[in-house]
Amino acid sequence: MPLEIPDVVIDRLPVYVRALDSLEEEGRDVVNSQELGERLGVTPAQIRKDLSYFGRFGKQGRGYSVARLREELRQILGLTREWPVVLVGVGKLGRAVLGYGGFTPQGFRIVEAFDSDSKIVGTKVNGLVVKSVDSLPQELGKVRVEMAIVAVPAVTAQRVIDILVANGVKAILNYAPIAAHVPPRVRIKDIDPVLALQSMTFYVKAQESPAK
Amino acid sequence: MPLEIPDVVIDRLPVYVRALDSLEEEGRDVVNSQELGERLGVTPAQIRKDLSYFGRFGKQGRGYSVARLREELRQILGLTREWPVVLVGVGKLGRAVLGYGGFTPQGFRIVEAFDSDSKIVGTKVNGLVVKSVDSLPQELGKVRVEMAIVAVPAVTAQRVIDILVANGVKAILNYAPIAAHVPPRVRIKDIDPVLALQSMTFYVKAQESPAK
DNA sequence: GCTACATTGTGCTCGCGCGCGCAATCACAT
DNA sequence: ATGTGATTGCGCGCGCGAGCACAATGTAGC
Repeated sequence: MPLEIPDVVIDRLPVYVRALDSLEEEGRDVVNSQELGERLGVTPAQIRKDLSYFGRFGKQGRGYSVARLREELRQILGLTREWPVVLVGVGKLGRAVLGYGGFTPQGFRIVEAFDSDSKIVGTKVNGLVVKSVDSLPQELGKVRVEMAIVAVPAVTAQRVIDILVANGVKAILNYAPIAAHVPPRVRIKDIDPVLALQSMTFYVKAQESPAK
Repeated sequence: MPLEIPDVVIDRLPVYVRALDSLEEEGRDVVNSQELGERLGVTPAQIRKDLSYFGRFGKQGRGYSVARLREELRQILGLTREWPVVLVGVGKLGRAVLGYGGFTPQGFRIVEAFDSDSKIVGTKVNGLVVKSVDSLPQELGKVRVEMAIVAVPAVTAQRVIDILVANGVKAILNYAPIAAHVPPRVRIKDIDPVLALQSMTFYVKAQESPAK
């Protein structure tokens, strides 16, 4: 890898990929940074800068080949292969995650589901037999799974995450409302709709009480 | 308001509030920036800087009163009142949102649910009678609702968001996988688990194929 | 083949947020 | 009262990411 690439840049790449997906569906062959930027609410310079970290994919005077750039970015992100994922927590939230159809078409397949509740363990949810959290180490020893989704209550989340990390999981999508601690080599992203709402109220409130 | 407050600071405040909630449950009376920082993975200086935008809440040599700081921050964010929210999209995802119990205890009450599917409109979901999207303007005219949750498919999301914005909604929590366009006065936050996974694969992949 | 035009790739600057380091300040012991 | 120790509040510098502006370069027309 040439030089250090900022995290924010990596975060934007999937957004670009998705826009390119749309463009391809629309039958577009080429696109320039200007138009791509307008669609995504990003400056054209930003896009060109981001892409320049990885190579030279455009043609001066023309723009970028939609199909080519899309494939290139998918390669960079590692989206050309399928990623097995384990889910921990099969309560209300976990079931919603299992039922959500958005992961599979993007190459993320939930291959195992775990829960600590003995009433849930052994039952079949969305075609998967739920296994006990206690069997996590063994199961992760069998099949190499590097990504996990955590959908357990806040109190048990850190414990579950520790187990996952200890057993080779390198990336975690965390739905639990906690600030989890993980070693630096492990990536973690939080999904927290309540936090999102709670920060937006500040601005709504500010608009109501005009500049006191 | 004294001087301009960075968005990132506002985003962190709810996280502080949550940590203070925990501390209060644990029966703690005071906490210093050091400990708070360790819990949240944030530097103590960061916390003190953030708080200094709004006032002087700490006592030198002691730290912060848990209850006092919590209340102060909730006041700043506008979390002391209840916020009515409308939900648009009562498909699989929307139902999960309705069923999710995490909003209500934090003061966000979903007061109306809308959908465009005539098979869904009129049915009762989680105690709410689903109304037609066409009736959004009228309904938003009746009760003053400033926050909305969008859980419709990508293709209709921008249209729905335009309607919401045109009818006074000032903050949107968007589950649809699009980069929506809204006027600058409107806040929007995206919840997108797929994007989160897709950016993490980059790092997992990088760890596998060591350097080059 | 040569010219005109469009758009990329990138060196550079600017602004902003993060964290250091210390003076100010408060609690508490004596 | 006075001194000691701890922790805040904040001025300041640093580093990094965002965007500007232009040179480099490919395309298309004639």
